[in-house]
Amino acid sequence: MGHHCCSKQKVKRGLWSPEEDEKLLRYITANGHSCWSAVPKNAGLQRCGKSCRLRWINYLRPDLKRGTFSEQEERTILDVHRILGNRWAQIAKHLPGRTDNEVKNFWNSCIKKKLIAQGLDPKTHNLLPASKNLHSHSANNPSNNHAASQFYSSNGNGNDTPPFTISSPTKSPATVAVPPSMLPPPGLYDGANRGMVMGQHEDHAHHHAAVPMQQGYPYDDHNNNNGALLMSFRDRNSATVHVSMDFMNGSSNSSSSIDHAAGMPSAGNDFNQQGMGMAAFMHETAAMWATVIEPDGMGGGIEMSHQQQQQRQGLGQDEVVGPPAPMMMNGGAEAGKGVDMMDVSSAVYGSAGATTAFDLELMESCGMFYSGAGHSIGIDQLQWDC
DNA sequence: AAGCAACCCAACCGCCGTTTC
DNA sequence: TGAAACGGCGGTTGGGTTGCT
Repeated sequence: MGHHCCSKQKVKRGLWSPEEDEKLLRYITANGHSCWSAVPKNAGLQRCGKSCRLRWINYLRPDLKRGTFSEQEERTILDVHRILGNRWAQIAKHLPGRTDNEVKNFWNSCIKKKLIAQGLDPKTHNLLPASKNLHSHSANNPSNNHAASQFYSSNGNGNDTPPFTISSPTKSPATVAVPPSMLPPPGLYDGANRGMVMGQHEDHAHHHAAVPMQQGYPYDDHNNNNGALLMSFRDRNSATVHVSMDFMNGSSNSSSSIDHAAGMPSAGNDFNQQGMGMAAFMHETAAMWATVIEPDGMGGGIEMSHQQQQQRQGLGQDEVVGPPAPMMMNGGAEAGKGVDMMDVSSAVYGSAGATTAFDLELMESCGMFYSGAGHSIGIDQLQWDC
């Protein structure tokens, strides 16, 4: 049974012949494709419009990049997939010249197998149960999750430290290490949905729906601190907190001398640079963010703090940053139930079962994904052999 | 050389959201 | 306002290719 648009006409199926390609290419080049359903008729093809569209998008489009995926592209796919899952169209948007179909095929034929070979679940990027025992870590890194440990970097002293932490000042055990690539941009809070609305593009039509915070959300503290969430950036090579934000109050602080006009992170590999880039972005958007937070929205929203704030609050560095806690990329486990990992995507973005919805383009523009700089957290630890 | 299995990837299928009438 | 048309997406299929026995 074909698509309804095909059922009304006799259409050819299967592989496209060079002649058909020629016809379609010539027609689209000359006339464009304002209406796909009219394309086959006008181009003299015995195909349905949908088939023509697919052929054009996946094969004939002149800006397509053919050939094998580069290592950088692989890393980008992995990074974005780790956050979005099988949203191939979204992933493909980060790979110029690649189609969603191509990315999907590449994932299924190559990357997926690599992850499995690494003992990682390709869906969640977590360790597969059978592999967990093989990946236990030292006392310096309490994570027994290899995927999670990807985000710990050695500071050269044998101490692995998370490049970024989020913690609740009222629930110190719920400290989470979050890699920069996992961070949401400072977004807007939707008080009604008790979730985070990502993205501040001028194109508001592309705002994705807020992801509701689920009950049990570890930072959704209804009783204390309005569920405030401390977020601290620190250099991987020192314990210095470089960046801090207080979105509730629309303020932010940074210990760096970053030129805010520059805004985005440089192409360097150092988290410091990335962090500073984010700091600049947050700096510029924090006020806007704060202005839309409802008094009781999401328990008050996210608060990002820094050392001075911690000290003012009587919190020590360790209480806020704390020892690196294990992290789970996706798994759906509720916090506080004896699970040793925490689902970052759900904790930061909302329900574990919900699709993580946020504006990837914005994230990219913020430098959230910096695989373009030739470096990507965690992926370096995988062995890429194909 | 033949048979088989595994793999790759182009294309299809079915669903969903949006637009048009 | 509802139905149809359309565009887009993710999942799946099946034919061609490659590698192994």
